[in-house]
Amino acid sequence: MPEQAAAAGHRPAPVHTHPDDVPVLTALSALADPVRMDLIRTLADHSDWTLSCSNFDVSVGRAAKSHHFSVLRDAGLVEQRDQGTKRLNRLRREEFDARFPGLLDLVLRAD
Amino acid sequence: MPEQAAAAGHRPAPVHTHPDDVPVLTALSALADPVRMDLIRTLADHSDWTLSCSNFDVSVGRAAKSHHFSVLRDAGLVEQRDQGTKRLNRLRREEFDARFPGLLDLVLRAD
DNA sequence: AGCAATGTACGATGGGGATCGAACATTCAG
DNA sequence: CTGAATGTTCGATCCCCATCGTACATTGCT
Repeated sequence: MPEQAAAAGHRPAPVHTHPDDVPVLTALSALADPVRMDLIRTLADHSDWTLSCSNFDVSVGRAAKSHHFSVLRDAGLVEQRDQGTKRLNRLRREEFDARFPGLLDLVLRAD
Repeated sequence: MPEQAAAAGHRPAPVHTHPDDVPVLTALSALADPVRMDLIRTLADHSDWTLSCSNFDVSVGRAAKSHHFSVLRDAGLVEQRDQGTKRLNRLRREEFDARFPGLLDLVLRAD
């Protein structure tokens, strides 16, 4: 059994799910949370790749925040890219809109 | 003749919430459930007031089913009317669409 | 090298909600 | 009136998920 230690090097790139592969139930569940709705709205108010995770000012700790971003990735809502020690974010607006027309607008529309 | 209010006759009419008074989070949470999505889809396939609660063939007992209908009422998705011992249902499609455009279509669209 | 910053992974905890069974109320049929 | 059918309500249970604290990994800076 070839025991090779971690072929060290990079930090594991974030795993993404394309909106086309996301069931409706998953999308709705991801959006049906106050913290995640907050993240999505903040994300929509800034340009792509301008916000790292730590820039989001939500009322939970780092661990919970990381979990929420994972849920958003799995729902095809957010794309992430590593840059230095930071992880930059982008709202997958067009792709998600194509899969679930109107859903994102509904969440972003202030009411 | 004015009757004694003591042990009045009727069964309490179901309490409804108009879609206009429903927060987005409530609507999304109501729809983010497999059983309730099933109920909504079945409801959409039948004319108004043609289905009583017992007509819905879901994999849960009566108590849970009653709970789900309560959630759907609170989310402005379903209207109910008593007729005899049965409680007839109607999907509030237009009112809900006016409040949350595209959301219902998204759930009903078979994919 | 050491150190701070950023983010993830893991275990533990708490709360909310989905479910059930049973008891109850209402309505109708006989 | 008796019984069956339909739903609701209540208590109890269970499970998922949001959260936290800590430990750990990676990166960059000095």
